[in-house]
Amino acid sequence: MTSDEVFEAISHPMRIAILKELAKKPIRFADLKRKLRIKSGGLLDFHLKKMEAVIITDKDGLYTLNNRGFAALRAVHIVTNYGWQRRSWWLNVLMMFMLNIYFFFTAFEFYIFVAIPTFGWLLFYSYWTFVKRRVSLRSNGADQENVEVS
Amino acid sequence: MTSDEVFEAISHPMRIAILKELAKKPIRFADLKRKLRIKSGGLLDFHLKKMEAVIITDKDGLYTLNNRGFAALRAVHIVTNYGWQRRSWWLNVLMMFMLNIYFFFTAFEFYIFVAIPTFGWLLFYSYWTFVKRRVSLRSNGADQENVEVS
DNA sequence: GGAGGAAGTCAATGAGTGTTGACTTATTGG
DNA sequence: CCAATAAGTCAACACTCATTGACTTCCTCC
Repeated sequence: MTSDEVFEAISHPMRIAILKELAKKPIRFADLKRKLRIKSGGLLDFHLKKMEAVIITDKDGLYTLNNRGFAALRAVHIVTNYGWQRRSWWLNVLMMFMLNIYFFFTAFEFYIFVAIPTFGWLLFYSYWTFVKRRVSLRSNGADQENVEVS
Repeated sequence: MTSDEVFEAISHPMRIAILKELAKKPIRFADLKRKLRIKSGGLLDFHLKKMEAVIITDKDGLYTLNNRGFAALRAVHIVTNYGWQRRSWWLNVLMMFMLNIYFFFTAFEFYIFVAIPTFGWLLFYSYWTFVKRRVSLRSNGADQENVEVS
């Protein structure tokens, strides 16, 4: 069992759709077939077989994600929301900044109790975002989706 | 640009190796070829073309990961370490427990200042682990690698 | 100016993938 | 008992993938 087997299991749109459907709740073959509007039973069977690394059938015969399946789901989430981290960092900086401004002008005697935690949090969060998760603040040209090329 | 293009880019062992190599630093074609011990230039070219969604060539012509590439790297990390969350949760519980024990018996007057933060942290961390990340504490049979089948 | 490395491109080929539709086998309701 | 639904299996097919090795084009060093 290596990680590329898991990625193999999610490197097709239909298989990602199956993954998301199974994440909601365990489901039967025919229900899955109806839900995803797949005409051919053979086709669904083919894709389910490709996903063996991330799926188990429970005691009632329902298709269910295993731990690896939920890990794969998180992987899908990370990749589809890869722009999120940057935005969330800016939002955080803005919030911390406003909090500091507010306490500075309205309750200066408590300001130290706001400044230190917010500064500490921002330091830790920035380390986590930029060093551990290797997010870059400036887009490197790969972020724009559906860019019109003339 | 959809997420399955990214997973396509990392659903082969050689492409994951390339991804990890590029994560270290930008690199030239021939250096990458040497480093991964690939004999055929055509083969490396084939895989690099498959990875177009996650790679850019910088101003010096060096192959470099784009943001999507780093997101893919995190996805690889999550999938290869999918058992990590559970272990880390238990470790955390153990640490918090020992901290509580220690303060309870040696510095009971400060105990409240330890109990409340640790309890709060454990509550938050458990929510994050089990609800947000859908980690299950008990293995569902998909965790054992290389299980011998008789 | 020729050798040799860098950075590929390209055609060929066998293996694997995605899809269809026909077929099976078991279960259930009227 | 019959028809319908569930849950697949299987053969066939066109298409894509992974890999090889030969070839090109540019650059640099001796």
